[in-house]
Amino acid sequence: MSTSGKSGYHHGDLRAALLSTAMEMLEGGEPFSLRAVARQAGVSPTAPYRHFRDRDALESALAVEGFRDLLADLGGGRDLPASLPDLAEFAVAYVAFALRRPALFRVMFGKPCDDAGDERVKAADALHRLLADALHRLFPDADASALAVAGWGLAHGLACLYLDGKLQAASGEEVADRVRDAFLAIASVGS
Amino acid sequence: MSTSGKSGYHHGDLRAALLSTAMEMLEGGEPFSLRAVARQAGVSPTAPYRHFRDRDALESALAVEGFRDLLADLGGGRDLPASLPDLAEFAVAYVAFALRRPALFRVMFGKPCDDAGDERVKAADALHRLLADALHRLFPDADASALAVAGWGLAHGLACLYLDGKLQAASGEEVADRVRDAFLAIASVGS
DNA sequence: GGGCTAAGTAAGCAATGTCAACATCAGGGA
DNA sequence: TCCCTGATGTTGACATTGCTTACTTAGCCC
Repeated sequence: MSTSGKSGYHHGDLRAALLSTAMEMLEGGEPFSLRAVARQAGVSPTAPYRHFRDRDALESALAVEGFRDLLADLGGGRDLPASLPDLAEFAVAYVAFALRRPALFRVMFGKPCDDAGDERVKAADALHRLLADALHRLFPDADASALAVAGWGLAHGLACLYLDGKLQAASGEEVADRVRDAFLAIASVGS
Repeated sequence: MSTSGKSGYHHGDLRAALLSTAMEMLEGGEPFSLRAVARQAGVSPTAPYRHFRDRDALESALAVEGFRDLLADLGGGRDLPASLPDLAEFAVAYVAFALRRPALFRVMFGKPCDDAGDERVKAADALHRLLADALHRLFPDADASALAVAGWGLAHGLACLYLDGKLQAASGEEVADRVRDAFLAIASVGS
């Protein structure tokens, strides 16, 4: 009863509890604050500071979870993409993630993220690597790095534009279609 | 002395003054707040509320200025792109804008922007149209809309990734090179 | 049992967005 | 000329937030 008990003065595993309630609030659309998270967790307003240096540290931890989930979404269920349409599905999944968990996506990106040894950077690098591998396997003679950057950029840009309402679509289906179209359109420009 | 006088109780043209000092602070890297802007403009903390419904309205006005400038950057100096490399320069200019005025770029994007009749949306549409026109002229038989979405998405995604430090480069030159490479790489995938 | 220390609390500060009530001024109709 | 009205600014206040400093509690090891 040392790590999971939650009675009395000591909470048991406040850090995990804070992370999960913060994530819930984020997904629930509530504009979360450190204090609100603490309140929700039934703990004093300053308790989180024992586990996170500041608000940014909490967000960073959430972002890391987010990157793990996104990576799982992209790499987990499916095989490595073996064709251009497969790659398009990559982009579709990326955008779908952003639209399904908008607040998390904003926490993952949308911040300077200047910490040199930031875990977020490592997580993002993992994403980059996954993509570059897939692309290198698909187009061995092309510049895999440039392609990976392009693919990531395209998926990310579409995700942001749809998320911010700069591009609009009626349904998730339509978004997926448009993303597919865009991906295939640009990839067939070289005639 | 009705619109530019700034002595006494009435300011003359507070709205414009607020916008310009807010823009200066934004470009100066200061994390601006409504109160700080008012302070800088030498006016009481709540004076801005006579001209902007809330903080978001001020940001929205700044964003509109930003879109105008970005559009000028993209369309103003240069001819409509007549080749693929020209298009790549479009993307380069887009990313350069984002890196040159990061805070403004974040204000322009990076927010839900759910207001239906929002001027920001119209400004963004103008951008979309410019791009679609250019692409339609370049590739008359392709799906111009899908291409425009793809091009915008690619440029925007790269801008965001560089801005957030998810992609890194030593200099502006290097960023430009990478953007060009990415653009040309993805456009030549169809072998 | 007696400390040592990690984990949590209490109290407080400066800042922010926002609201309600009040002050000031400019311009038009009497 | 005078006063009234509406736009523009100001004062004062409230709730909330991030964060710091100092204090308290309780589990663990000897």
